[in-house]
Amino acid sequence: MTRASERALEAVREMILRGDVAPGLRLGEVELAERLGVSRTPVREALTRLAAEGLVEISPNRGARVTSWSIAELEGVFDLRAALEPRATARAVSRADAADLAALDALATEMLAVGSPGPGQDLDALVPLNREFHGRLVTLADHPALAAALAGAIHAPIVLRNFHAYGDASLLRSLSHHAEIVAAARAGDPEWARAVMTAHIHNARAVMVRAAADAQNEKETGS
Amino acid sequence: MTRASERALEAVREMILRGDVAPGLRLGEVELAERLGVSRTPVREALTRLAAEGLVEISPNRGARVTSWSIAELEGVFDLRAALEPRATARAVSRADAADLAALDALATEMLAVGSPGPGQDLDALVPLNREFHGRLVTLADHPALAAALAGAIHAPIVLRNFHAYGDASLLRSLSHHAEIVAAARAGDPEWARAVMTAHIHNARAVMVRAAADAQNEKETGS
DNA sequence: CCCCCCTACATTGCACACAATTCGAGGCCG
DNA sequence: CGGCCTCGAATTGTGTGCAATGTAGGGGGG
Repeated sequence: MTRASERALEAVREMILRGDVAPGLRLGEVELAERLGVSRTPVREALTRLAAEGLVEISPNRGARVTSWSIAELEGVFDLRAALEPRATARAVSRADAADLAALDALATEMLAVGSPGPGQDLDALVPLNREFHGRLVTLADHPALAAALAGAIHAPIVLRNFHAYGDASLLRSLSHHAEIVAAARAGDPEWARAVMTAHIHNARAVMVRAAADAQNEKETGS
Repeated sequence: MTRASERALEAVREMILRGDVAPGLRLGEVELAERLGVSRTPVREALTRLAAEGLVEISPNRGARVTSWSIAELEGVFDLRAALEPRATARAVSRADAADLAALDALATEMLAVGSPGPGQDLDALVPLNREFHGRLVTLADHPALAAALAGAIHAPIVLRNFHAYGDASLLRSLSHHAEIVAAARAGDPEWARAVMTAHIHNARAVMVRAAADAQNEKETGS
């Protein structure tokens, strides 16, 4: 049986990323422990690590809450991704071997298949594929500090779910970008890949900031 | 009494940053617990958080070790700082008010006082001042994602101690940079500050990479 | 003689029990 | 009737014991 703290970490992270628990909500230690069938100890460790990742915030003696993001902070995340991910992508492209290219190609192709509008479109299936694609690029860049910086900043929450926020046009752009990055990698052209990734992040930024603003307006109007 | 886990965190972090424990060395839970007068529980939490910061590495069932850095990884850290800190500095400069300027000025001035060659030079006193200076700039930038990225990547270990690695010339350059950044801030000129910070990081990079290479050569020769 | 396995020890991982702190509710006083 | 205080329940922080895992040393087999 795999480590209980690992399972707890994955389970809670998945809960947050899938949106099962809303931002700002309390995460009680006993509740999580019972739900996962472990004691509070591994749950506490998982929460500590998630706090370091930025997915939750812990106040002393007051427990853990899912992190919530202002629009300004969300824009900051994309600023940072725009600064770092193209750099990582360029490095990754110049280091990828045939097996890496095949794996990236498979991911991009599958994302196009399940993400294209029409019957069979499954926006939720895109989430893990997208994570895998970007994760592989970062790993391929072989730059631990950069990987740590991205991990420390992206905080995937709103960012990595919510493909539902994309309209058809921007979603297709996004999926095409992945394929184009693979093409650039095959061509061994880091600058091409860098440019596409830059566009990719800016496209995502436009979608996400718009979605966040809409959500906020809706909430203010509703109340 | 302040939280035991906080004390443990600070104590262990300080131990590592001050170089009291060499990189690669094991950090036994019981040993630390006895040394700090607490039980293993807060020590474990401290180690978990330090692992998230990157100061230690934890292998399952095999304990925690102080992270050690290859020269390539060290260069990666400075690449990242060169990409992010100038950006943060520019933002900070355009947001600083009179009180911030005074505080930065005081820090820069004091660093010049205690760091200048001659009697009274105290390289170790520079360490906390330097941390404070850079930390204030990052805070002033008011950009949580960027702050998280830097925190996640810098991992201060070798970087933040070791002012001893600087020669007189590069040390004076470094101290002057701080003062010049304050001047740029007073002038309300973000681009000026950005440029100086860029130079500042590159200067530090040259010193640190050189020092790391020397240390490695020395070790290889000696063995 | 070298390699593999097997046993004993040390250390970490987890669960549980207790102490300390926080937040809310009810009552008391002004 | 409103505000403050006190008491209580719930939750987090810490200590300790036990089980599981990794490691080192010695003995047996090839």
